[in-house]
Order: sequence, then structure tokens, then C-alpha cells
Amino acid sequence: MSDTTTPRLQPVVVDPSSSSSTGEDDELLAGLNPEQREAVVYRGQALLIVAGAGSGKTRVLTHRIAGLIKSAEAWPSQILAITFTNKAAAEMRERVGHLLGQVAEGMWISTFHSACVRILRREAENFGFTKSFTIYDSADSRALVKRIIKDLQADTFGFTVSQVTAKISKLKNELADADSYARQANFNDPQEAMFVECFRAYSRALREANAFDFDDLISQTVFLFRAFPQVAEKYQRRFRHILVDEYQDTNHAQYSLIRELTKAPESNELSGLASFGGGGASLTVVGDSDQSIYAFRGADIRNIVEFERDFPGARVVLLEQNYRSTQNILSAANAVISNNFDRKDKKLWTAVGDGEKIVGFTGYSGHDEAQFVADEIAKLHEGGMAYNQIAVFYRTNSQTRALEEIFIRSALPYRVLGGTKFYERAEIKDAMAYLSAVANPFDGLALRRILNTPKRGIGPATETALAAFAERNEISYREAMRRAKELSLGPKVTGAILQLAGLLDDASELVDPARVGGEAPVSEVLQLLMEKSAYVATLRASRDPQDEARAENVEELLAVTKEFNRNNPDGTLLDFLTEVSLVAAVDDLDDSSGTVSLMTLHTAKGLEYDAVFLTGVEEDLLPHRMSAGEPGGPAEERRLFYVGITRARKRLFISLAMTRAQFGETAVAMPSRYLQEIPAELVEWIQSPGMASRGGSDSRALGGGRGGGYGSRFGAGSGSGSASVSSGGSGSPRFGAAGGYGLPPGPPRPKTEWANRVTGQVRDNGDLTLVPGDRIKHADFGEGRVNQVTGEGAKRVAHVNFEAVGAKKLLIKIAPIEKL
DNA sequence: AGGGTAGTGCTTTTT
DNA sequence: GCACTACCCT
Repeated sequence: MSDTTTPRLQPVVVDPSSSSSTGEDDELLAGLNPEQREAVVYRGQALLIVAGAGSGKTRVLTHRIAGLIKSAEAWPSQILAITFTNKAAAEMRERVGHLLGQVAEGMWISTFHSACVRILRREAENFGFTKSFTIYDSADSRALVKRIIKDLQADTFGFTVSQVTAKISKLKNELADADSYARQANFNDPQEAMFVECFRAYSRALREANAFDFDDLISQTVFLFRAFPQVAEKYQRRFRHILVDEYQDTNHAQYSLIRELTKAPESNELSGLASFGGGGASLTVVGDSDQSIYAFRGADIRNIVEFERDFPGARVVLLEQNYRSTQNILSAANAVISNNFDRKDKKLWTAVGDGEKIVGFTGYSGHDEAQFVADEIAKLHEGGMAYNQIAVFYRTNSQTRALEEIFIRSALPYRVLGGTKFYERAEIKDAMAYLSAVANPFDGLALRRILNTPKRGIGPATETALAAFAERNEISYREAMRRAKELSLGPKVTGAILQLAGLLDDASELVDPARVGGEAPVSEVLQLLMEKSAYVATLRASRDPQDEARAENVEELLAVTKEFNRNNPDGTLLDFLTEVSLVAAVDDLDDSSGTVSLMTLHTAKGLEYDAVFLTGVEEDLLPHRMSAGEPGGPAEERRLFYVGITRARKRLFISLAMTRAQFGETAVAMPSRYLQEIPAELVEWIQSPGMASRGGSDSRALGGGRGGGYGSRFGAGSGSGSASVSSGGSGSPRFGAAGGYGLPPGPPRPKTEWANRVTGQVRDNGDLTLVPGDRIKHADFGEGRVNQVTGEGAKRVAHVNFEAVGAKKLLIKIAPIEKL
């Protein structure tokens, strides 16, 4: 992460003949299929690689980058590659280095956020920030919004913290700021007026704290480029080849950033660098609209769908051959995703053969389901599969509880990705706040957090007095602390404040760039802070047994800083804070850990495992209750399901429960509508929803039968698991047009009630008639107006103009619409 | 100022 | 089931 201020402009491999010689090319193209080759060798301004799941896109990207460098078409420093996570970035950097035989210095391979931080730190002074700005993570944003809502008494308008943060975030992703939003806001609506107040206060607080939130990192970079063309030009000139992974998940701000970066530098001719081609950087984007799962966060699928319109003359390459999964898994994935209309048809295929069937299981409870997962994992492991090749996915983080309980009892080594992350723990946030307060003296949020942690007798009243004093005298919070004597507080409180201020000043001296011997290592700074503040000592002295674990966590953080110093000898405190702020859930993933990985479906994107367990495939969970009503919600949830399925290489297990605990209460759960979209012959149900409902009223189901339900009948020792199963596939009749579940083959074929109750999906609107002018509501597109109706009978098509998504054509008979 | 307790409301996914 | 808040007591 070292920050090279001047681009390094020396080619890594200087062999002028290599661009034409086939030797090197062959090496890079060996083993690639024709489409992949095309994606690697195409040279033009814009290239869209539509890469289905498992189609080798990382391979294509790394070979493309390596090709550009090997052929001396580009210096490493002219390449900017954007990935979704730091882990993906690290992997790509390593693979490119491997292809080139050496690490390509000066190349930027990073996430959107990391790249923007780098740019912002360099340019911060240009627009009223200092390079030591703090990055507020979502918890920090929430804390700030919380205080603002309280200060402005916005809660009386029914505002919640999450509503306000979500709305601000959404606006920032659309590149709106408080002022631009205020200009078009309706101030007659008191709610909206109050929101504008909140947005303003929030933005001002960030600026005063010399801080950016996650969304700012992108949007402020765009604003910077737009406000200072000469700054933008610097980067436009530098980056000649820009590559963006997971393009389907970019939001408007990220899209705008790419647009700014790929513009032709304006004063090209003046600088005599017209030889650069005169145009903007070449742009390569890779994506798969079927894997777009971040619309809720502002990702705009139009970025990829309209790429060809955005970049005229763009070449499109389609990668459909899958190198990851068996055909059974792919067939299931294809079948599920084909239920999303309004997508370009794309079918994954593989040459590796059918493989084993998908295994299905319905537990009586979440625990029962977890027991099934644990038992199957044990079997897989006995069969020779490594734990780290197995993953368990779920929709919401709260589902980990039952899984963890059973896993612990079964002594299965596992690891939960995401969830309550290490850096989200209160004691770690405390320690990090100490560091932030040292790095950025304006960071009021961090100062407030540590002011009375550990307890120093500085209460809310004192805190308010300090804040008011700082405001009155227009000085930083830190300066106000230094001058605490002027506040005429009690001697004890004044002493405590002065002591803390002194400690922070001492620590600041350690990281002063002008210090003799350079900045002290982060670990030294943290050590000083933790010791002198008695933070760890206080935890150790506490009677609460959990505090011992907290103290150990802080020690662990200390170990992390030492590790950081080892890996980055020149790493500064700022570098450390930046790195920590931008870690993602998957970045923690240690491939050599030898443990089963548990994670949400969102976190799973981009990963692959030999065996995958997809749990909680129930209505209200997948699709999640919250998204079921939103336009586009069910389709996005289906993509999430699709992403989960396509992570599996060899074995796929799908499970659900009849009842699920939530809020400490047990609620009845229904099988997910997506289950019946998987062709029945692909699934072998060990216990289908129908079977489970038949026997589901015994004591095991709801009572104390933890680990009993499944384990007692199919426990370890029953062989492959499928041995004891009345196997499917024997021409199992389907439930008519509504479709049956993949199983319930065996005798006596249950006419289960649930099968029909589940939203039965093949729609038939009968002879619904629509005429131009009618208003309709569509499950995914929202409301719209019919312009025209064409066609006859069952093929009548309505041409509808939707408010949210524009013009669409719909088959009236089957579209999920209703007349308003 | 601080600690302890009772009551409330909540959860989608995350860089 | 838990985390957070408000309130009460020392």
C-alpha cells in the first residue's frame, strides 16, 4: 500500500519483439477457449466481458493485464484494475505477478474505495481537508446520525437512525449532496424539511471532523475531478487501461468515476503527449447481470445493460462455458435464473459431466436443519474432503446461531465470515478511536468515544461543556481539552481531561513526520495509548468475566499492528487506519485455515467451494420478507439464490426448516418459491418438505429434539446418506402446472398442502384485457401506463411505460401484473 | 457520576 | 434473544 507519488514509468519486460512474437502470446493464451482469447487480445477503447458464473473471468482479466505489459503496450503504472474486495485485488495482483514472473510495481489493483482513498489523500489539501482525514465506517455514520437526530429532535418526526443513514447513503450514491438535494426538496413537507436539516448537519459534522464516510470516498473523488480538471487530468493521463470487475454492482457514483477517468485529457496536445492516442483510457468491464445483488445499495444494473450505448463501438464478449460446477448444478442454476424475465438469455454449460444430484433436506426446526448440515459435513470430511472446501451459506446473519451451536457440539472446525467482525467489537472500536484521535485531531466522534473510556469521571455534562467551548472559540475539540482549565470544572475532572489531552499529544509526537528517526511504528503508538490510559488494565481488573476476553482482543489488535509493521515497514498510522477501515468480510478469509466457512449469500459472491450448503431456503427468508414487496426485490433475491448455487463445484445441498426461531419465538416457515424452480429430477430429497410435514407433529419437531430429528434416523454410519433414501427421479409426477418439488417421489406420494399454498408460480392472468391508458402494477417494475397493445390471444403484448424503469414489453397472459 | 434493572423493539443483504 | 434505553438508586 505504499503510495508512490510519481508514476513509475519503466516497463517490466522490455522485449520489443514480444508484441509480435507468438511465443509470449501463446503462453498467455494456452488453455483458453476462443471467447476467452478474444477477451484477452481485443484492443479497443471499450470491451464488455459478459462472464457467467465460473467462466474464468479472473483468468481472462489477469491474462489481459499481463498481455498488455508483456507486449510493452502499457507500463504497469498505466493500469488501474478495480475489484470488489481487497481479497480479489490481492489475488489478482498475485496472479498477474505470477504470469509476468515478477511483481509489477506501480500498478493499481484495488477496490473502488481503496483507489479513491489514495487519490483523496494525495489531493485532500486541494479542497479543504487534510491528508490525515478519518474514514467513518457505517457504525460511525450511524453514531453520528444518532446524535444529530437527538440534537435536532428529529425523532419527533418519526425518523429512525437507519432510515436517515440509508437515505443519505442513497443520495450520495446518486452524487447528490445536501445543497443539491435541498434545491429540489419540498419544504412544505415538514418531514422533508427536517431531513434536509439532518443531511446538512451530517455533512457539516463530517467536514468539521475532517472525515469521509464510505460513500464520500467515491462521490468526493468525482466532485474533486469535476471541480479541478487539472487534477482529473493527472489521473486521466496516468491510467491508460482501466479494468473493472463486478461491473453489474457498480452504482451511479462509481460509474461517474469511471467516466471521469476514461475521458480524454483535455490539454493533450499542449503537453506533447498526443502519442498516447489522444483519447481516453481503454476500458474493460467484466460482469454478469444475473449476479447483480447489490441494487439495495444503489448498484445500477443499467450500467452494464447499457454499456454498449454508453461506449459506442464497444466490443462484447460472452463467456458461457463454466469450468467450476457439474452439469446438474448448472442445470439447476440455469432453470432458476431463467425465471427472471427481462434478461439476456445465457446458458452455462460444462464439459465435466452431470456429477451427483443435488441433495435436499427439510428439518423440523433450524436446529434440525443445522444437525443435517453438520452430519453431512462430517460425512464429506470422512470421505476425504477438506473442511476448507466446504461452505455454508444463509440469507441473514442471525441464522448463524443455530448452526454455530450445533457445530460446536459436533466439534466441527468452522469460521464465520462477516457478522460481528473483529473490528466491530466495542473494545476494538475504542482502541481504534484512540488511534484516530491521534491521527486526526479534528475527529470529534473518536474523541467523544474515548473521553470517558475507561471511566475517568468525565460525564455527559462535561462533554457538552467541552463541545460548547470548542464551538464558541472556534477551536478543535482537542484544543478545547488542552484548555480545560478555562472551563472552571471540578479539579478532578479538569485533571482527567488534561491528562488525556497530554497523552494524545505525546502520541501525536510519535507520529509526527518531522520526528527524528521518522514516524514511530503503529504498535508503539497503540502500546503507549493503551498503557497510559490504563484501558487494558481496567479491563483486566474488572469483575465481569467477559472483560478478560475483551482485554485479550485488544492484545490481539496489538499483535495485528505488529504484523502490519512487519508487512509494511514504511506503513504509517494513517495507512493502518485506512487498511482497517476498508477490510471486507471476505478479506478475512484465510484459505489455509482448514475450517468450514459460514457466510451470507452476499459475502459468497466470487468464491467457490467443492461442497456448498444453502440453508434456510424458505419464504420470508429467501426471498426475504423485506424485499418481497419491493419492485425488483424477488428478482434480486432469485439472483442471490443463483449466486449461491453457482458457488458449488461438486456437491450442492439445499435445506430448509418447517419452523424457525426468530425473536426468541418459533414461527412456521414455508418452502421458498424458488425451490420448485429447480427441475425435480436434479434433486434427491433426503427429507422433502412434504415428508417433513407428514411426520412433523411429533415431539422432535418442536420440542427438545435437538439433533434428534435428522440424526437419529440418518446419523453417521448410515453410509452415503442416499442409501437410506427412497430415491427420486423415477418419473416423479409433478404437481400439475404449479410444479412439484423436486422430490417427494417415494410412496405414498404426499399430496402436501404446502405445495399448492406456496405462491404457485406459473402465472396465468386468464383473459385479462388491457387497453392503452390503463394503469398497471408490475411485481418487479412497479407502476406504469399501457401505451399500446399488440398481438393476438395468448400472445398479446402490452407496451408499458413504467415510472421507474421506462418502456417495457410484457406478455399480458403471464406477466406478473395487475390492473389498477 | 455510575451502576444496575426493567422494558422495548428489532434485523436484509455491505464497501 | 439480545441490545439498547430510560429510569432509579447509591
